Amino acid sequence: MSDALSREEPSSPGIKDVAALAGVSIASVSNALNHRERVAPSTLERIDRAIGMLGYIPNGAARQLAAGGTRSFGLILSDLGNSLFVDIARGAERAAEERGLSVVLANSDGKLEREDRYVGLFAETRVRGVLLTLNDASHFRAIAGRHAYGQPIVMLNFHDDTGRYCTASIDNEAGGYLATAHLLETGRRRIVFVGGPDTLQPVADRRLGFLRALGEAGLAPVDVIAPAWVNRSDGWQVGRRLADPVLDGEVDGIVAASDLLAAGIVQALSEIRPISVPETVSVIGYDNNQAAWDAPIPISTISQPGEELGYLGAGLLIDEVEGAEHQHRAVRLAPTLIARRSTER
Amino acid sequence: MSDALSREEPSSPGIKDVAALAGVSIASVSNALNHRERVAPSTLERIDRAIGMLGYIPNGAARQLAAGGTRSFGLILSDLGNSLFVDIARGAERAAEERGLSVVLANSDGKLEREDRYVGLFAETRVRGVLLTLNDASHFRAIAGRHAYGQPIVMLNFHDDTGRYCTASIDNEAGGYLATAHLLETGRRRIVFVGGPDTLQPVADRRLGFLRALGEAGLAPVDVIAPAWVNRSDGWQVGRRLADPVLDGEVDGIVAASDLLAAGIVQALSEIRPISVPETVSVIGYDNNQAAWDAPIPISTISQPGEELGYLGAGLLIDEVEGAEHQHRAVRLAPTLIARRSTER
DNA sequence: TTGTACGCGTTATCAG
DNA sequence: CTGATAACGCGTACAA
Repeated sequence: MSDALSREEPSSPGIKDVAALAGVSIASVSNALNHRERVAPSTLERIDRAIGMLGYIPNGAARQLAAGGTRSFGLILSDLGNSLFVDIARGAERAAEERGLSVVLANSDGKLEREDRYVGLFAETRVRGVLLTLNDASHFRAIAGRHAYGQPIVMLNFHDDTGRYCTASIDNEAGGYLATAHLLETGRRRIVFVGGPDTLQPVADRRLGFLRALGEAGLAPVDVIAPAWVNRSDGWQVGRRLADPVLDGEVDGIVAASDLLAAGIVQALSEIRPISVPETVSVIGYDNNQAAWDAPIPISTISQPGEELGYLGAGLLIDEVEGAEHQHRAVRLAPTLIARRSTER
Repeated sequence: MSDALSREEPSSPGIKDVAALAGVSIASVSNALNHRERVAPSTLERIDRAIGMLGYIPNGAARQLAAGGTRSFGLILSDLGNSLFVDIARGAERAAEERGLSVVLANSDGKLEREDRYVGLFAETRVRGVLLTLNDASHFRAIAGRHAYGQPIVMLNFHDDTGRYCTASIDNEAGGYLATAHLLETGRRRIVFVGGPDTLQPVADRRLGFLRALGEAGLAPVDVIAPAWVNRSDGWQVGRRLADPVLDGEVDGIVAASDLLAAGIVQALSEIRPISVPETVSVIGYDNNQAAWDAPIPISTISQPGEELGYLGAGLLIDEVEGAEHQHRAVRLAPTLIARRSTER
C-alpha cells in the first residue's frame, strides 16, 4: 500500500480535515460552527456535509483554550442517596439552563478528601465556579484553608457569615425550633432531642433551635441524645433506650434530627413494647424524606426547600462570577413544618 | 508605581509566571509538575514555593490539548432519586479509581434530549468513553441512530446483543421469574402482574419472566395490569382496583414491577378494606428500595446488584477503550430474591 | 539538569 | 463573505 493510502486516521478528524474535504479554509469551518450567519449558504452546506461524512466532533479542550473559558460550573454533592441533594442538583441545573450554562456533577460522599479533589479538578477544568455542599464544620475550615482565592466557590447547605464565601443554607436552627414548637403546641412538655455527632453543622443547629424553643417555654430538655450517626439503625437503638422512659411517663415528645432517625425510633418503640405513637409519645423527624411519609405511622417532619437552595446558590455563584462588585452573602432559607400522624393528638 | 509593579494579574497565573518567579524555565516547571524526579531538589523547592505564592493552577484544557487525552470517563444517570443508579455510580467510581481515572457525572432524568446532549458534551470533552444508563428501548434506538462511531459507549441497565455496543444489565426476565416462582412456592396460584408502560424495557422483561414462571407451572395469569408509571401513586390506584378481586378470592398473589408500586398497592389494600397482607394476598415488589423495607409491612422484593453493574460496566468500557481487539459483549447480572413479611405464609 | 522551540485544535482578528 | 495567521497554555523532544 502506498504511504498516502495506507495512513488511516486513527484519531478523530480535526477542523482542518473538514476544511480540506469541503474545500474551504478552517476559518470558514469555525464560522460555520459558531457564527452560522457569517458564512454563505452554499458553503455552509458543503461544510455541513463534510462534517457529517467525517463524523467530526469539535475538540472541547482546544475550543476552550482558544475561547478562553467554560460555559459550565461544578456541583459537588455530599450524598447522592439523600433526596435533599438531588433536589439541590435539580435547582442548580434549572438556574444554569436559564443562562445557557451546564452543570457538571461530582459525588464527594461527604469525604473531605474527595471534596478537596473535586474542587481541584474543577479548578483545572476552569469551570466558572463551583458549588460545594458541605455539612461538616471541620471540612469547611480545611477547604477554606487550602483554597486559593480566585476560584469562586459557594458553599451550600452550610452557613458562614465571616464574609469569606457566599453561603446558602437552610436555617436549621429555625427548623429545630419549628419542630419543637409543634410538639409544645400539641401539649407535649417532656421532650428529648436525638441527633448525631455535633460536627455535623445542620444537626448542631437543629439542636440549638430545639433548646431555644424549650427555653422560651420555660422548660428544660429531658435529655439530649447524640447517636453515632443519623441513620435508621441509630434511631432504632435510641428507640430501645427510650422505651422505658416513655413508659414511665418521663418522655412524651421526641425531636429527631432526621427522618431516618425518627423512623428507627418509632419502629423500635412499637416493636419492643406496646407504646403507641402518637398516643403516648409524639415523634417528629427532619428532611421530609420518603422515610417519613412512607412509614407505617406517617411521621411529621420539617421540609427543606432543596431545589430552591440549589437554584439560589447557583444564582449567587453566577453573580459572584459576573458581578464586578460582589459582596459575599450568607443566605438562609426557611424550612417548613409538615404535620402528620406521628404528632397528632 | 512602575509599570512592572503595578501590572496586576487579573487572570490566573500561567506556567511562565511560575517560571519567572522561581527563576527557572517553563520546562522545569512542567517537569516539576509531571516528572518530579527529573528536577533537582533545590529547584523543585523553589518551584513549589512559587506555585504556592501565585496560587498557580494548571490549565486543564491546555494540558489535555498538549497531552492529547483525558483521564476520565462520563457517566450519564437516568434517575438520581433511584438508589439503583446511585449504586451504579458508586461501582463505576470504584472501577475508575482502581485505574487512576475519574468519573464525571451527568443527570439525564430519563429524558432523551438530555441523554443526547450529554453524550455530545462528553464527546467534545474527549472523555475516554461514556457509560449511559438507559431504560427505554426507543431511546436506545434514537441514540444508536444518531451516534457517530468512534466514541465508545456502553449502555447500562439495558440489554442489547446485536453487537453494536457493549451492554451490561441486570436480568430482569430472571427477576420476574424469581418473584413469581417465590409466590408459587408459597402456594399462591391466582397471580396478577402489575407493571408500567411497555416501553420501559426492564418492566417488559420482568413481565416476560412472570409469564414464563406461570407457564412452567401450567398456570395462566389472572390479569396483567399496566399502570401509567411505576410510582407509589400508580400502585395505590391499582390497589383500589384489585380490592374486590382479592376479597372475592380471585387474586391471591401480586407481582409488582417496582417497590413503590408494591408499597402503593399494599397501602391501598389495607386502607380500603380489611384485607391483610400477607394472609389473604401476597405482594412482592422489585428493586429493594427503601420503600420496600421501610413499609408498614416489609415487602418482599428482588434486589439488583447495582454497584456490581456499575463496576462491571466501567470495566467493559475500559476494555473497549484499551483493548486493541475488542468484542462487544452483552453482560447480564443475576438479581436475587429477598423474602420479607409481605409474602410470608 | 535546564532552556528553546514547536505543536496540540480552535477561535478571533483583520486583510483581501 | 473568505482566507491567512496570531494567540490560547502547556507538554516535550532536542539541544546546550
